[in-house]
Amino acid sequence: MSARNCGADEPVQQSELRRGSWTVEEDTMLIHHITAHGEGNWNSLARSSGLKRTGKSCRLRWLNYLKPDIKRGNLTPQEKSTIFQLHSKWGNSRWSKIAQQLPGRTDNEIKNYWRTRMQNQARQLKRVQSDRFLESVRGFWVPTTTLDVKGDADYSSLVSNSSSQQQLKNRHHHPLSCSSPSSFVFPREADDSMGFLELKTVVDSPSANTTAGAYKYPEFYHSLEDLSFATTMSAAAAADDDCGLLQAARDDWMADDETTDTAWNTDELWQFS
DNA sequence: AAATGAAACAACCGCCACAAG
DNA sequence: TCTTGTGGCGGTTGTTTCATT
Repeated sequence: MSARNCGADEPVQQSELRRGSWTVEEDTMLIHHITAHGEGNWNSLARSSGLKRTGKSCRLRWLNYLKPDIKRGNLTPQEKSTIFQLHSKWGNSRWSKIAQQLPGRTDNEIKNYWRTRMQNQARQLKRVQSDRFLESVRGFWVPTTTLDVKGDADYSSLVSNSSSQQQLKNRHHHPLSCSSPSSFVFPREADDSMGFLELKTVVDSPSANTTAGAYKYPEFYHSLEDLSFATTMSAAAAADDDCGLLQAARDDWMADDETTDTAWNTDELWQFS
């Protein structure tokens, strides 16, 4: 807590200030004091009540836990639906506003619920990504990149089925198609300095026949896990036509400036292992 | 029964806006 | 106008509880 908020003239020394979980005694003291004197003016309340807590801490404890009209227990499906609707309308920065629409629920509670929900979704998406996206990388990105290295003349020798060939042709019309035959360049939101993540091909054995360069696969995939468009990628990977949809997903990601707003925090989403 | 992971909950921090002196 | 105190908010982190293996 900032010195400004704590107040240098507080009778309770900083070192004496209690932190962490509230005891039953502290709760009782706070309730009694607010019952007798009302809420508000939290710093003086903290002082006069004898609690070794900051006014801010007292306020939070009262508003989020002790206030009589606080509703306990799980959110109802109706409440969850309301949260979802209002969140899609107002976004992350309006928890208090959302809470106003849900009597008895606090912004903190709603915020926690949403965060848990997003974490859960991120895990599920990542599971999907691990399985299906992996296949897609094997079946699409690796062969096409190999072709970039090897040269367009060998299209049909590497990919025999017609759908794959179509995908390859599509890729070559994609704005993100690499200009250099030895690298892909993906946008990466988290990288402020560059804005791009370059995934270079790695030639396994430079001394061998290097006309057919190949990715060192695990390294390649590890990098992919950083990509913030993985949400849309995963959605695509869950569908049948992985490769085609992967391209569409990549397009969407590029076109979607709101990516960071629709998730809790896209960086955060992918920190879970 | 123990270990592990996920979900829920509680609390704190930093920042900001506003009002009063 | 500037400073200070206060309240409020969103973001983050730590802890507890519950479920699954």
